[in-house]
Amino acid sequence: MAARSDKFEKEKSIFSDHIQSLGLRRTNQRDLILEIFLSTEEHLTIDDLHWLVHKKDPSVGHTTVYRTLKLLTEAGLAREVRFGDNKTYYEHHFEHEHHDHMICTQCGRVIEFFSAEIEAMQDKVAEDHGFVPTHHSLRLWGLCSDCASSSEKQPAAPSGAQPRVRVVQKGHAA
Amino acid sequence: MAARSDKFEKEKSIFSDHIQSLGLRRTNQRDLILEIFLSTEEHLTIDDLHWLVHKKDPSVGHTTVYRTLKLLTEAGLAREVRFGDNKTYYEHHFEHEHHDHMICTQCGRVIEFFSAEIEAMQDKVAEDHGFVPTHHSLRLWGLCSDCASSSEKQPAAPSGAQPRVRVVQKGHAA
DNA sequence: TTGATTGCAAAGCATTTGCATGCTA
DNA sequence: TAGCATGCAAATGCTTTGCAATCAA
Repeated sequence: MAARSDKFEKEKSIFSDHIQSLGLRRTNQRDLILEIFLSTEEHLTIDDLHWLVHKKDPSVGHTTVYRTLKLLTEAGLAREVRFGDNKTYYEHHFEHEHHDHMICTQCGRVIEFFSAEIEAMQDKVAEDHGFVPTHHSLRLWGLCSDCASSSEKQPAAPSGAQPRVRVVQKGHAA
Repeated sequence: MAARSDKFEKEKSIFSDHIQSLGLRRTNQRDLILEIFLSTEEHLTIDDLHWLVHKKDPSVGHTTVYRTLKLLTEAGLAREVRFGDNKTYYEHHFEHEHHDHMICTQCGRVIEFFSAEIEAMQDKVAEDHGFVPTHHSLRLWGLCSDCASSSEKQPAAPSGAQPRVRVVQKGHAA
């Protein structure tokens, strides 16, 4: 717990520094949003986060959550990701290893993964084209192990579960 | 030229078949949109395509272009891709090898590439997680060779050129 | 003739912006 | 006190939908 608190404090001070270096101001709303963002481990949408913040302080508006998440992203504490359902998700970025995502199109589960080999290959391919990469995004869609094994038994998708991410299959877009 | 025409005919008949198999109907609008889509080689947005179609027949509406592109995608002739500027692009899909994209964040150039090694590693990583992939998306952002070499000489980006894709840097999202 | 197709206008969504009021520093 | 921050409402931008008129089969 101590380690976790330490990290929280570190992230909070990074946010403070970022705010101050831009000549901006600390506010209760920003502190609350950061606090709640840090206390989750999910991939959250603006709506998810607004809902959580709203429970603690109903006066906080949607707009402030949008604006604060932008600040957190700038400060390097959050990262925006998209899984193909036209929603922007936010995940922790500070001291999180870079990773990519597998998205289950049946149950919506998101699996983070990292492959040094793939990263190295990407750099090589880029270099072959004289391309200087700054960042990238790799996403795999398909069935997670649970959904893959259950669909072996019952080909028709169970209609009960509400997937977190419902990817409407349109080409390979996202 | 003959080869190209052959391919056109093949694609047109695939579209016809798709239309008919769904009990739908061929129309002048659909034929025109397909014709124009096939005669381009760019990554086109709906607006680009609507513009081109509109020049030939000003009566064709935006909505029909949207609906027809969906049909083309279903039929396997088009593929939707996103490069990070919140626009949906369409590219040819029929008899085009699967490929991924590098996007120059300065001039907007999009470079298609394919790496069998990366594909194989993706499958391996997925398998390691018991994940059964159906499709994927890999995008690299950065500077193309031209922009990389010119920015060596002049660090400040030349303000003249209008990039096709202006990626607003927000985390690694798209 | 039947029912799919079209284009317009309106509706949806997620996100951003204008602006008067409220608050940090 | 100055001017950044907030929250609401309104505006955006892209995409979809409702619907009456039109057209393919």
